[in-house]
Amino acid sequence: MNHRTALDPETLTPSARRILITAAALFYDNGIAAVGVDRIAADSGVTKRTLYNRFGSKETLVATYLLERDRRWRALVERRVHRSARATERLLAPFEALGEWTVQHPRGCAFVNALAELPDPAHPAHRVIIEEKQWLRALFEQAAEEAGAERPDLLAARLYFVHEGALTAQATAPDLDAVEIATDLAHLLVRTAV
Amino acid sequence: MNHRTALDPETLTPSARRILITAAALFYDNGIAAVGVDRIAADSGVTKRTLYNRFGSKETLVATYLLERDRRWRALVERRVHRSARATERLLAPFEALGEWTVQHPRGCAFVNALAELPDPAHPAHRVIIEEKQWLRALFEQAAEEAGAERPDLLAARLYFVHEGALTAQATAPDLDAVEIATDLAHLLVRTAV
DNA sequence: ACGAGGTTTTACAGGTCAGTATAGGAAGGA
DNA sequence: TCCTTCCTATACTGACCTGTAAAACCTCGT
Repeated sequence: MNHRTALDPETLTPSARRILITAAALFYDNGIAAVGVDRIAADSGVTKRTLYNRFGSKETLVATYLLERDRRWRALVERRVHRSARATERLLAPFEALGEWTVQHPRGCAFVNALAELPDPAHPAHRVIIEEKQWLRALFEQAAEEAGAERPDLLAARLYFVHEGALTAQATAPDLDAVEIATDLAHLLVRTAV
Repeated sequence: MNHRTALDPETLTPSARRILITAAALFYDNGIAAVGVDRIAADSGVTKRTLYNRFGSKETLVATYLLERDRRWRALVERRVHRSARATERLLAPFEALGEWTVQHPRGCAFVNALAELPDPAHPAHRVIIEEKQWLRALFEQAAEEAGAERPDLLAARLYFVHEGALTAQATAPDLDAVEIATDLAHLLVRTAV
């Protein structure tokens, strides 16, 4: 029952769902290595046996936690993307979504934070993290093309940096209104590039 | 001998210096919680007793590791700042320094990574991290004022985001030439704002 | 009625964690 | 000579770590 990849967060038993919700909060708030499986099981109101029956290993639980975060974030952004008629609006969708997102996630990017603790590329969470970042960059780049930017890859990279910087700044510079400043800057960059 | 703050990295005994160098590499490469004091002592060629005689606790060793990183980074940036006659050059100094820095530090920002593992504000490393970020923002803001920007605080925040984003992207998007793109973008922002 | 899947309970293995105890060796200045 | 500082060596504590063992209970679909 030792999994090498993340589980599908959609098809979990009720207990597994509770475990995942509990683990997500604990991992994000305290760091991954700092949280033991005993604590996760206890806080979920579940025995450790159940945790291992459902997830097989802590590695898999971590990967599933990040995959779940990824799904939620993508859904939030894509809802706004599909609502936007103009490509320039789609370029700004991740920044608009950031406003909702950071309210519940003030400790910076869960993926960046996790990567800091998981240097091993063989860890099943690794690919989840890398793919999340690739997805965001690809979204920027496609919208940049559709908006008619001269250098879509360059505009995408710029927006990506601003986005990541604002997300990180939530944790390191809480006195800034990072989302507002970043969104405003994104507008400027889009205007300049198209 | 239990310290509540970081030690001064300048005034260490030879063994303590070796410990700090070893610990810095291990912490940055593997994460802080993942590295035990036994390993640090063994890799430094030192007994655990010596480690505790010099640093008093792992907390203090971690804080001293980050303070040392902070000193080196500030020295690198300030050398370029003092070499720059124009304020617009000083605004770009951190981006120029990034080129040298990231060669040896490809896993993103050591302070952001550490903060991901250290949520407790009472941890002695916490203030080191926050002050490093405040210092960078203050440097941007002062140079922005001297350059005659209309909104120095806004320009500083923008450059800060781009800087943090590029540093993070080293770890999450290694295919990008993050330093070049960020430096180029910084030039653009400075031109736009002054 | 029966079986299967999900879960509970208690206990344990084997290892690693941060930190301490105790005792002594080596060098250098007063 | 004596004292202090730095360091070595070995062993230990008590807690916590991930993961497993074995047996039984509950619920639900068929």
